[in-house]
Amino acid sequence: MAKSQKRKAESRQAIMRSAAKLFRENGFDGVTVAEVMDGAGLTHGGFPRHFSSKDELITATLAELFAADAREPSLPMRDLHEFARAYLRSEHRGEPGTGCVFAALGPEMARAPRPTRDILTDAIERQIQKFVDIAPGEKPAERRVAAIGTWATMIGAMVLARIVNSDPLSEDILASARLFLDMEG
Amino acid sequence: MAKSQKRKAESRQAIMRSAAKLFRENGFDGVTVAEVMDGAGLTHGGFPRHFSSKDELITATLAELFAADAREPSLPMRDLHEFARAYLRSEHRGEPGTGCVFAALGPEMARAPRPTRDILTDAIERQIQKFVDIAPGEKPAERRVAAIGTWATMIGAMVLARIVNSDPLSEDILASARLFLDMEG
DNA sequence: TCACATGGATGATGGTTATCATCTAATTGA
DNA sequence: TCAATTAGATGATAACCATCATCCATGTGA
Repeated sequence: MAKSQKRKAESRQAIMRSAAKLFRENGFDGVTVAEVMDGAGLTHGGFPRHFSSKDELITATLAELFAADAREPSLPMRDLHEFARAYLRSEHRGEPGTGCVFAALGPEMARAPRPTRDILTDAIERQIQKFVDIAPGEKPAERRVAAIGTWATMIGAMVLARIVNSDPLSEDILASARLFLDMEG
Repeated sequence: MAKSQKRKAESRQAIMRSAAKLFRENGFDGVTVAEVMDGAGLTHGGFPRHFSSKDELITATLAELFAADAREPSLPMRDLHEFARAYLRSEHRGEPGTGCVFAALGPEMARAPRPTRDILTDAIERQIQKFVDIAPGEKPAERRVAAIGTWATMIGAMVLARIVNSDPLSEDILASARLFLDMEG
């Protein structure tokens, strides 16, 4: 019962990996269960063996994404402004499937059912804490304001930069957000 | 042919009004054409007389929202920081159906088809210009950075505040964003 | 080796929804 | 007043999709 359990766990991971990418690219409603399974190299029928519903897949996928990022952050966590500069690069804009969950799915997550929102609430508080740790400023309150404000700026700028159909304007939005944050020092 | 045309135009407006509210509350995919029509006091079958498809309804509704806001802004446009404070109030957080389109639908709009994105691109550039006009700073470049950076902060903070399931944390996010922007002066 | 358990495949099914066809009643132009 | 037009209602229809039932093939435990 070792080999088959390992196989199942691997499939589960593959499904969540596929889901994480597709949901960020196309939204929760823009992706079918069959597409997620296909992306994991499986067919749709195996789905119920791993998740009882699409909602449960969403919740599990988000939880796994946050856990993975806690294990090893995808962007440098040494200095808040350094992080922001890395976040606000145009490569990130062009790759929602591997980028920030909040910029890719924010409003949709705000409408998610209770269990999902619980996980998100926890993840957001944790992320704020991590940003507080690397934020500039003396007093803790100051650092928290910087952490939240800077994070909000990053997310909002990425959202706007992705909506826009014009490359120069999109670049301008990202560059302006970087400058805006640098002014704070 | 006067009375009936007027009636039709009123119906069209009612449909877009209903759509504007429902889409912001539930997302484009979270609302059916029948629900929009019901919200306008009509039945689903009359829909094709006004719009050839749901996508066209989305595009027209967004265009109308931006036009209405250009006619009379829903928040004071005298000073950028005053605007931000008004935007970042918790009433706004609790009423997505009448609030900022970008905070309610941002990532979904980033995935919209070409015609919709064209309208959005134009609307975003115009909005930036309006913010530039009321932004602090001497040089135009400076003002543009402040306009874009401040707007991004507003949107990102509203998105985060709406995801979170905890009222104190949600309030903290909005309050921190207000303080963050005030620091810029 | 063999009966059993199970992950995954194939193939329904029931519900939802955008769109269209048809009908009805009111308005319009003569 | 009357025929024509049309907004809006009722009622299909066809596509899509989440979920489930069933089958198969592999791995497991004895």
